[in-house]
Amino acid sequence: MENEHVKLSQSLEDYLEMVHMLRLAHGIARVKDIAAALQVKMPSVAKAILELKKLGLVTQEPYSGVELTEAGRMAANEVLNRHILLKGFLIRLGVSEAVADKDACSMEHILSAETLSKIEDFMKPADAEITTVKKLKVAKGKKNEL
Amino acid sequence: MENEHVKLSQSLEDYLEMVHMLRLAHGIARVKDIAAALQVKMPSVAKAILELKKLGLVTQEPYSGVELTEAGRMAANEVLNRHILLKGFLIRLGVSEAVADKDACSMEHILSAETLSKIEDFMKPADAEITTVKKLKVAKGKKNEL
DNA sequence: GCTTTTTGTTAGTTTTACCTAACTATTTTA
DNA sequence: TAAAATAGTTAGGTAAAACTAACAAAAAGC
Repeated sequence: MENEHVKLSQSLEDYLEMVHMLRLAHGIARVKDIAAALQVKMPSVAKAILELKKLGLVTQEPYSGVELTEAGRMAANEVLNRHILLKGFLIRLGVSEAVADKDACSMEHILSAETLSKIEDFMKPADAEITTVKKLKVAKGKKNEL
Repeated sequence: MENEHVKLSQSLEDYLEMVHMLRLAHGIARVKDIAAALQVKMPSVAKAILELKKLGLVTQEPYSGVELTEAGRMAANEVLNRHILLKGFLIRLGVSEAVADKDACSMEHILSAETLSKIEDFMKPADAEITTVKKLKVAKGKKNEL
């Protein structure tokens, strides 16, 4: 029905992602809350939502918040997943949570697929690593016991 | 004499960095070459250079290329160092050189000081790491010798 | 149920960063 | 050295993304 893969601007990606996050967090995404969360004024949100409606990514019922279409949900999820990946990555590097969140927010729009994929690879052994560290500690302990 | 720490836009940082890179590579940074390298048209370069002149970061003698002032060189170096750091970082993650260069170019303008510093920490033990691995191997060897 | 408050939209402006078209100035070259 | 080619600038336009001010609609409170 709609354009499958319109490349959204950074700004529109941010609005779409925020709609998704607010709906996940509070069940509803109101213009006022989107504006507060993104630190812009309400008219900026209104304009952005209008664009997203044209692209078939959101619907909006008067005074009951913005909703995602199926296409919108998919697109929002992609962005959100990038955000989560990048934030986790930065935290792993030792960045504080607040800054990791902020920087992930900037990075999520600009990195190439290749870089994202390599970062995923880097994160993959995440839990495995902890296990490994534990194993090493256990191994050391045993040695001392001997 | 000039504003010490004017925060440059991403775009102006790019122009300034490119002037520096072209001067390092060819000794001269011409409007035409800056335009080609950044994939914009010459009038865009002219306008940007005008801004940088106002900020006291570059000077320009007719038909002999753009030059950096001392303040300009310092600012350009900061950006370039970020670029080099980030490119190396991405390559370390396994990203191809071309993509690492492109993504470093985007990242160099948006990351917070904290994140950059953590990435530096990550890169620091680069050579040291090899040494450490050697040390570990040596240590193991010694144990086996006992 | 009417008034006030809250929420949302519309209209118009600003800034940034790009563009094309047209012009000017310099350098090359015939 | 005059014409042609190259390099640079100026003027004016467009698009994105923000803003303020003014207006409209809905909810809440008395």
